[in-house]
Amino acid sequence: METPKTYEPQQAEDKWYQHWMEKGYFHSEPDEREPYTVVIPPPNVTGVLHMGHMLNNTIQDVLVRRARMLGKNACWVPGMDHASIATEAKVVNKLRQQGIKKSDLSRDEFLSHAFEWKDEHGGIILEQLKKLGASCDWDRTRFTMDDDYYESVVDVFIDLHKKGKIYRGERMVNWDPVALTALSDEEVIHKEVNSKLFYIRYKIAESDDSWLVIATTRPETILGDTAICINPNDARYLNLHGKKAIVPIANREIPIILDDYVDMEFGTGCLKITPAHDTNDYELGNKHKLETIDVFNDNGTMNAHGLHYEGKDRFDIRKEIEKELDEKGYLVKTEDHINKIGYSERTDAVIEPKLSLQWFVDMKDLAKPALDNVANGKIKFHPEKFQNTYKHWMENIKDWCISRQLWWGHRIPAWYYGSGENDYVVAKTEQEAINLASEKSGRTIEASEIRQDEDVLDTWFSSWVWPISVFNGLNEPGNKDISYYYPTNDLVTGPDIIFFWVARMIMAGYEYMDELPFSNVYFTGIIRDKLGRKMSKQLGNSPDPIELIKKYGADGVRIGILISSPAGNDLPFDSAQCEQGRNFSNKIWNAYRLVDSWSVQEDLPQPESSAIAIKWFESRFNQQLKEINEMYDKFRISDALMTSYKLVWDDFCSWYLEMIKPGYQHPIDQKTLEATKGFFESILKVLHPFTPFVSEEIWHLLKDRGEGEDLIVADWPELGNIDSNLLDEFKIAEDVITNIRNIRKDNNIANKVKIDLAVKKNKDLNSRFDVVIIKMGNLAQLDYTSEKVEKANSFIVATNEYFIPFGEEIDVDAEREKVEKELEYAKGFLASIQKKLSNERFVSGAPDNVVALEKKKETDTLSKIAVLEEKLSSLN
RNA sequence: GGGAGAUUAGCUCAGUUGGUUUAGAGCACCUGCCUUACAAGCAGGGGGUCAUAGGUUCGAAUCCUAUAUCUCCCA
Repeated sequence: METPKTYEPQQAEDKWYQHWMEKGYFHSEPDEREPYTVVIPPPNVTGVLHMGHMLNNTIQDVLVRRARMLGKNACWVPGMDHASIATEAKVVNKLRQQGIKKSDLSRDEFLSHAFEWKDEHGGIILEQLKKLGASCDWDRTRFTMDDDYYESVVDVFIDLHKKGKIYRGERMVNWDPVALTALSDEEVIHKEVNSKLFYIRYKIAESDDSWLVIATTRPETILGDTAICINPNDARYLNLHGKKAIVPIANREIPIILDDYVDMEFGTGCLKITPAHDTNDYELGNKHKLETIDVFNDNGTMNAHGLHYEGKDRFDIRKEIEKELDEKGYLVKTEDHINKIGYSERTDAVIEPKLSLQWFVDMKDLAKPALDNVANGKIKFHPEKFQNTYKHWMENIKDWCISRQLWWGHRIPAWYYGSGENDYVVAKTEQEAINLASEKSGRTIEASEIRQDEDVLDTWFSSWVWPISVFNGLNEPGNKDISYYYPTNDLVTGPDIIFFWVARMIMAGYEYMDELPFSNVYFTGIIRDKLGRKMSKQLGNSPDPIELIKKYGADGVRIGILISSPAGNDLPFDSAQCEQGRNFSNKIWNAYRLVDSWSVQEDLPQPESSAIAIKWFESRFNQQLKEINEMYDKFRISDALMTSYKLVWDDFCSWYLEMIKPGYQHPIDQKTLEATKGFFESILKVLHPFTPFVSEEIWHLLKDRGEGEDLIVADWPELGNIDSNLLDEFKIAEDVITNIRNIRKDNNIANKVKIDLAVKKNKDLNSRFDVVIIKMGNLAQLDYTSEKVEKANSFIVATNEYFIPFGEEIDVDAEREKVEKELEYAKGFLASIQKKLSNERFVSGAPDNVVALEKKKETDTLSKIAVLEEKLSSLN
């Protein structure tokens, strides 16, 4: 069968993925080898693959595949996150479409709908990852609500509660009036919005017609006002000290209090205090022992405190109350104003600060080791700059609100047996709760008297133990897996979850394993479209990764996404990059086709040019391999790819293969073919982490392979010798060849026409690449001469003069122009060197080697100028 | 408001403790080639006063100080 001219990915991809799976290469069991462990950032169980996942998982796969080839026992644990609020929102939505209201369902009924949904949509993303080539250990797939995982999360709650690190209390929390749940600070997104500043006047109590004016962005909350606050140093308002004011519409009397918290510059300097609906007001309220009036229901409508606005939505009220205040003469004026408003990460609802009874984790002690071990470099961030962000957050850490008024998730193991604030116990089972409750209350508590907390835990409270619980490290401490795989090695994730997840995993790691959870964190950037916009469903600018894979092949897409994505930088994605990736797959494919087309003639001697080409490529390969290894060590993945790309395209294909390529339909000698196949193998190894499919395919086409001789488990190339003299000499040869090609082009000499080259040596150079120059330049002969050659095109490389005799007249003017340009540059260059060298302080101050180098540059440039000038005069 | 980072070719980025650099790469662009591995290709080429202004230094893309613009984080 003829080898197709272009690489066809689909068939090879399915074939090899299946083969790898059958062979169990992705599966890992503890053994005597060094482990290399990565845990996947678990995608939402009902999510679908998007470009961010592609980037993230491609990087993980590259790291894992290389580690496997380095002989480590690579284990990449996949899994899914139950994503409590996101999934619950989806299920609620779907039920609504079916005409079912969540409030009409019991908890169990709702959960059975949710699990149904999970079974239907869950895991799609994992199937999609397989298309990408992800070499995850699928036998170890975990879900954060698997029974044993669930248990470990509950245990952590119980344990932290026992240690006094989890407490229940009424605090100001971020309330999502759409999802009807509290959120953590991290789930709130602050956005700048254009709003209005309302200036409203309050009558001063027991005065005839004295007023004060406050400025607020939220006039609807005046019904919850319990004080007016002014700065004690504000000279304008000394007359207000000790007075009271009357809240418009509500006609309640409230005190005027003094606190230097008030910014005299902002608004009017009079601040209305609504402790129930603003965090700062809440603190002031506590400080001054103010009454708290909550005017809102959980869904953002007004309650009875809202008087005639009861039942209406908070944003509708804002408009209505503006009108009423205006009509009644309270509204002084309005101004345009830009302020920041918090939105729910999940529902995009405007967050309502709300006083609420919730569960919290006290973070202070947990943060300590997590902060120290990043600061001291035990855990490294790539790029490093995220250390600063991390440090700043950790040093100002606040307690974590972990209870959510949802059903989908890990139910809080707290049990209530009375109406008192402390009439509860924390226990794993109902029976245990009964026993504990009886003990605590000093009476016998019946099962019918206790009820479990209705709330579930924040999703991140389950994912912070991910690197531990995927190996059952909490349920079965010290088991074989956890002892072997933990701590894991590298974590690859987005910077957007540095606090949600990364920081908390580090805390959990030290709390429960007394050990870091991973040594390196690689932060990817955010994928944007080519105009720099975030990818979103609304904009429709988010390509379907599976479609891309169909179009360009998985290898092509992997390259497309990695080729310009340094760690931590946003990546403007353009499918043209996948095209580049596809072209690269095809390039390798065609290199194979060429090598495959050669037939060996046993008694054929090895051409000299091939022998030197082989020597050169060996050095060149090792030189590049060294760089690639170093780049991996520094987590510079896209640089490692680029170096590999150029090694293959430029060094191997454009130079090496052209140097050893026999004439059309001519045979090749045994030695050269063997060396070439050896190089090809080394190259496939280097490529395999990036392009697993096409490399495995060619690996098998190149040679017959026995059982288990698959590239995925081949050894990463050993670093060999680098002969830098040889590499330098080749550079000169390369330069000569380029010059010959230029002359051919300028004079329209076809490549197949053989030409002569004469060399006038002004400096002794090793001539072992002459044979290569002859072959690549398609020379009839290469002669050395002591005289300059008339009627010839000429050029200079490394101060030697090269002549290509040409029968007819050459274009003197064009030639002169070229030489003049070159001369001008050389003179400028010389001037910059001589400026340095004539500076006494440079010569005495700079290190010797730097001075010597400048002197060498000067000598070389001088002789080059001499040659050019001579050439120029001969043209005149 | 506080903090962090960035600004190098049309785009995306390198440029290692200041000195092999009057600055490199990939893509894009331009020119010429369908030359028997590849037109998804080959060969060649153009393009940057390193954001701006000062300063330190024998020497600055690199260090310092301001300014401008942008991004992110926190409140």
